[in-house]
Amino acid sequence: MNSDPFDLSNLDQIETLEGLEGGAALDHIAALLARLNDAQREAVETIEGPILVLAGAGTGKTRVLTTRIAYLLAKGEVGPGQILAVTFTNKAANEMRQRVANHLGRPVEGMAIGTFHSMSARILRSHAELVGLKSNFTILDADDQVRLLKQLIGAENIDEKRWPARMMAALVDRWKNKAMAHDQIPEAESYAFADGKGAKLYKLYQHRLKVLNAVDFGDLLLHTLTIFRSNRDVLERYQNRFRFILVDEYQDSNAAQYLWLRLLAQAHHNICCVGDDDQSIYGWRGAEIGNILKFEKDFPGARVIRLEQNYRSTGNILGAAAGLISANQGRLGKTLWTSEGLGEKISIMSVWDGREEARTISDEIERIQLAGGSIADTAVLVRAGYQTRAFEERFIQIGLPYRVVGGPRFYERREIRDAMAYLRVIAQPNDDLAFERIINTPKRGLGAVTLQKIHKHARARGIPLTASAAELCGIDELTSRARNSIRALLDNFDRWRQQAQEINHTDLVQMVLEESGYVDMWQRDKAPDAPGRLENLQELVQAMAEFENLSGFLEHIALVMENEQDSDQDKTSIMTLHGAKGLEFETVFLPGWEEGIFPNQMAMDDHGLAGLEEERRLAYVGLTRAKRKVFIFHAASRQVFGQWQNPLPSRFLDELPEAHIERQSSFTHRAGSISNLRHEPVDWGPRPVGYGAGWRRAHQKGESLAERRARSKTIDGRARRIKTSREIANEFAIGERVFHQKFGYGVIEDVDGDKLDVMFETSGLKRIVGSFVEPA
DNA sequence: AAATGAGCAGTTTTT
DNA sequence: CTGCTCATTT
Repeated sequence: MNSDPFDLSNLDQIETLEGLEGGAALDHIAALLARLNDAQREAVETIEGPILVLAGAGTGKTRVLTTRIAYLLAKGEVGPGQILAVTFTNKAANEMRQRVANHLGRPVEGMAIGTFHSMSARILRSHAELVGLKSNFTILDADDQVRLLKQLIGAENIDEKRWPARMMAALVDRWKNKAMAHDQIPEAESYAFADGKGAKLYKLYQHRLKVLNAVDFGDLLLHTLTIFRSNRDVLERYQNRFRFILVDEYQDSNAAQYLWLRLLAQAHHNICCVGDDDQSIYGWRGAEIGNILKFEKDFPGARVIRLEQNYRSTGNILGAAAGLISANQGRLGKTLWTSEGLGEKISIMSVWDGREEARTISDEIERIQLAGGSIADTAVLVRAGYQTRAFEERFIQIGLPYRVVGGPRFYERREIRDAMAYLRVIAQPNDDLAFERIINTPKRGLGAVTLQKIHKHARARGIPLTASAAELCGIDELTSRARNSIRALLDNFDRWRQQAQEINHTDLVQMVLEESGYVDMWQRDKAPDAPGRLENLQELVQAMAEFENLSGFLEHIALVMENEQDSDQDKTSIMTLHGAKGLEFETVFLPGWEEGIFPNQMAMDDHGLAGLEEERRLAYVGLTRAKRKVFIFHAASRQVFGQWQNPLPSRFLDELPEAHIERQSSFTHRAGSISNLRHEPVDWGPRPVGYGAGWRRAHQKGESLAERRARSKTIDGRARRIKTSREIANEFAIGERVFHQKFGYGVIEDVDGDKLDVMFETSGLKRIVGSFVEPA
C-alpha cells in the first residue's frame, strides 16, 4: 500500500544497510547472481553509467531490477536513501519493494520506490511554494478536471456541445505530457479547441487551479520540472541524494517523464532503464516510444543489454509473436528464444458470432476446470472494455467464476466520490469542486438557482464557495429556506472539522456520512444497486482504517486508483490487453480479432501507420501473456453498439507464421467438404437454378447437406475441423451460388485466398471470408 | 425544486 | 444498446 515513505528532510541520507554489510550479505547476493543468466547478470552488475536493458516479454525483467537493487545495497556502499526506483503503476512499485525485501531477507526502509506521480507529489509537497502552491494542495482526478473545464468553457460562452470539456481535458493532458506550459502553446496547437481558444482556456484553467490550491495529474510532473529547472540548488540536492536511478517500463515514459529523469540523472549518469520497445502500448496517452529508441543518444556512453531468453512461453507462441511483430518498422530488434519445446500450436478459431465465441471460450475453460486445472491460469484478453460484457453474460449464465480486472474502479464510484467530497471539504474548506459536488447531495433544497448565486458572489468577492455561502447567509440575497439549509450545512462542517481534531478519522467519516443524511439517502433509495452502494461505503471506512490520518488517506486515493482484486478464488480473468501487460497465464483467449475491432479503427484513423503498429504491439503483448496455449477468435458477424456488422478477420491473423498456427472452424455448414471433393475442373457453363456446384458436390458424395452436418457433429455437440485458407480457396468456384446468414443469396465473383467477392442479391458486392458462406 | 421523459450522442486503451 | 443531457411537466 502506501509503504514507501522516504524522508525528504534528510536529502543526504547515505546510511548503508546495517547487518547486511560484509561477507554474509555478499554470499547471499552471490547466490542470487548465480540464478541469473549471463545477460541478466551483466545488467545487475553494471552499476556505473547509463544502461538500457531491453527486456523482451518473459525474460525476467523484474528479477533484474530487484536483484540489481539488492546488489547495490548488499555491497554496502550504497544506502537505501540513495536509490530511486520509478514505475508507472503502484502495483509494480509494491511488487518491486516486496521482491527486494525477499532478496535481502528483510524490509528496506527509506528507499524511494514509487510511481512518477507519487514521487513527484512528494517532491512537490516539499517545495510547493516555489510554484505558488501551498503544501496541502489537492490532487484533482480526471472527473474534477473535466468539471472544472466545463465551468470555464461555459464562462467563455463556448458551445459545450460542439467543444466538450472532455476534449479540452484530453488536450491539456496531451500538452502536459509533452511538458508544455500554458504559455508555450503554439498558435496552431491552440486551434485544436474552439477555434483557437485552446491556449487561453489552458491558461484560465491553470489560473483556476492555483486559486483552488489544486493540481491535476500532469501538474505533478510539470510543477516538479519547473522547480528543478528554476531552482538549481533544489535540483542539486535531489541529484546528490538519488545517486542510483532505476526505471521500469521505460518504453511507456512520456516527454515530461523523460525530462524529469534526465534532470535527476544529469549529475551522475547512473540511470538504468528497463523496457521493451515491442511492448510500447501507451502512445495514445503520451508515451514516447522514441524515448527508448534514442536512449543511447540521450545518454552518451550507454550500455545496451538485451534479455532474450524467455522463461514463459512455448516455442510456438514465441514464433508466432516474433513473426507478427516483425511487421513493425523501426524496432531495436530482439530475438526471443526458449530452451523449452514448441508446445501446442496457436489455434485460430472461426465462429459465427459473438455468442458462439463466448460459448466456445467458456466451454474450453470448463474443460480445463473438469480436467482438474486451475482456471485462475486462464484469461480472456479483449481489445476494449465493452467487449467484456458478452463474456460476463455467458459466464454468469453457466456459473463460471470470473473476475473483470480493471472494471469500474472503487474510488470512481459515485458514492465513494461523494463521501470523499465531504472529507475533502473538511480537510480543505477551499475545495470548491468537492463542495459543489455535495452541496445538494443528499437533497437539501439547494438547487441550481442558489448555487448560481453562491458562484456569482464568490466571483465578485474573489473568495471560495464555502466562504461565499457563509457570507450570503448574512445578507438578504437568498430565500430563507435556502439560507437555513446552507447555514445548517456549514454548521455541520464546522462541527465535523472540530471533531476531526478529537476523534479518529474512521469514526469521523462514519459520523459525517450519518449526520449529513448521506447514508439515509441510499437507505431510502429503492434502486436495486442502493444496498451495494452502502456496502461500498462500509468498505471505504475499512480502507481508511489502514491509514494514520485523513490527509494520508486522501493522498492515497488521489494517486492509487487501483483496486486490489480477490485472488484467493479460482476465477478466470476477463481484461483488456492493456490491463494484461506484465501478467501471464497458462492459457490465453484472444477474441475479436477482426478488422476495426482489432486493430481498432480509431487507432488507425487517428494515428495512421503509427497507430497500426501500436495495435500490433498490443497483439504481441496479448500473445506473449500465454505460457502454454493461445486461442485466437474471429467472428463472421458481430453486434457492435446494437448494429450487426460483418467484419473481415484481422490482418494480424495473416501475419502469424503458418508453422505456428492451426485454423479451426467451430461451425458446421460445410463440414465434411474438404478440398479433395473438388477433383474435376469446374464447368463454367450455365447451370439450371438449384443445380449449383454445391448441390452437385453434395450428391457426388451421396449425402444430403443435413446428413453431412449430422455426421460431422462431434461428441460434445460442437463440430470442429481444421481448415486452411488454401482449402477454403479450393472449395469455391467463381460463379458459384452461395448463401450467407446475414446477406442471403449471392454469386461468387472472385476468389482471393480465403476471401471471396460475392455479389449478393439484396446487398450488393461484399468481400467476405469463405468459411462464412455455404453453398446455396 | 424535483421528477419524468424524450432525444441525443458516443462509444479504446488509463497513470 | 447504453448512459447522458436537456427540457418539460408537476
